[in-house]
Amino acid sequence: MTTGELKNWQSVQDEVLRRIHARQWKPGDFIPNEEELSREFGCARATVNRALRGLAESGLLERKRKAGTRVALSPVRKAILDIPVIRREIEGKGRAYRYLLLSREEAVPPPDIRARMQSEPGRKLLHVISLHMADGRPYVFEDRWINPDTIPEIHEADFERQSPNEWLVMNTPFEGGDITFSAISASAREMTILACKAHEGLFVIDRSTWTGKGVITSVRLTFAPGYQMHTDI
Amino acid sequence: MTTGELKNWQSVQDEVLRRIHARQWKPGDFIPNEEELSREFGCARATVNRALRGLAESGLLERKRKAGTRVALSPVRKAILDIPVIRREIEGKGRAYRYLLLSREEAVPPPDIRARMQSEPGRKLLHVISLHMADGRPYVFEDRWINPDTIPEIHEADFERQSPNEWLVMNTPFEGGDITFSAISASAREMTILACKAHEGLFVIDRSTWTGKGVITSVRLTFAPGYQMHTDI
DNA sequence: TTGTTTTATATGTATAAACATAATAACGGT
DNA sequence: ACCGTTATTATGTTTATACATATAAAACAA
Repeated sequence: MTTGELKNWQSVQDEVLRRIHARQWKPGDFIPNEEELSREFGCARATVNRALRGLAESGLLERKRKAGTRVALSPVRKAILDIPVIRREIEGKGRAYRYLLLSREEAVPPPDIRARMQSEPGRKLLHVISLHMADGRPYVFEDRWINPDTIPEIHEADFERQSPNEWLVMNTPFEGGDITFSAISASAREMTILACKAHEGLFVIDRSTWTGKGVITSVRLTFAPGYQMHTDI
Repeated sequence: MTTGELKNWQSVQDEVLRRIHARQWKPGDFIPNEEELSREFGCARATVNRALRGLAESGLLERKRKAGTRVALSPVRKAILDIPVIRREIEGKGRAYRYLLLSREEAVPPPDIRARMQSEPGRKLLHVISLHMADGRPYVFEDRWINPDTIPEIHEADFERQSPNEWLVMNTPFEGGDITFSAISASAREMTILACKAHEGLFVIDRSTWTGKGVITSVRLTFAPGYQMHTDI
């Protein structure tokens, strides 16, 4: 195994990956320290650091100061999901996008939404219900609550033309949020709107986003039957 | 706005984030180049580079050589999901883990599995069906096909004691794979095994993993009703 | 033995300087 | 106006050096 000269961080990373996959370095093993590796590969320590840092971020290596670097025993694999704007997701599949506003009103939210949005009891929020269609067929049903206090500009938004999903992404860079994925069984409401059979299994995404000023919006996306979310690892 | 001295990459990153959120730098805007920022913040260009690279990786900035750095117009948000070993996931919730092997046999896989595993027609694969339980109740049902050609050691594995999920994670560092999340409606089989009602919506993960030698395993995890996958963004 | 302090060490970060690379913008010829 | 060539420039990477920081391990004290 004459390694030759690995003078850039990517080739160092590849070589480290190769050794892990070849089980030359097994899970739990400590690998040589940065200084040794840099000597072996004929590059600077910073280059090795750059390579190993990436592998540590992806969970394949565990690094601790003074202790050293070891191959992760049970690597917690990280799957990275892209959360695009729904219009783009549909158009990206080469299907025709259409959007339908079903209702828009100010209303007092139910307790679970109120709690999630840290809104005061009795306070009205904006409630927007809409449907995204692909090739003329229901794709996903969007049930969204918006806190106007955190985005006063929302009143100027025209949800007949642009979905709240898209409007919010374009107009309010959020600071954080959380997503929950789950499955439900189609009730009468979903049956009607998504044009599916009773009790079909439906994929659901619940998402809340916030800025420093508070929770902006909380949305439930209920997808038509057959929806799949896919990613590589 | 006396920025003072931002001498480490994290504080530079925080300041850049602050400006984006404060809409001082709006989506689509070009931000000053690394050299200017390093002068403004009183640090080295490498430090600015480190800060901005991270933000570009997370999709908030778009960088191009010569062109410069701009705030992403429609930031494709990335949700990072941890895919832990099931035992750890359950124990991590403070619940008692139990595992049950339901069946283990060599069999010719159905066409969809055969295609996904790039296995030859008529070739037998190892088929293992098992159940993971939390606090004595069904948690997830594991239906797995394994290609013994890519892992001969599999024959020594004792799936009475350790789930294939865990055995594989511990014994075969894979190089890549793909995951699909979806929802199904409980059929008679799931009803029996997961002890749920007919037609309940169930969360499903399909995952295949491979190494240089080919596809190792393809698994369907069918979760008991109420399962949620959660992450922050 | 047990708990506390010191020391050694591997990773983590910051810096300046140099060169590499991609891609825009300017130029020049037809 | 069009097309190919050449500068210019912002990001990307590598290097050596220095210092910061966490922490395991050794030394020490109770």
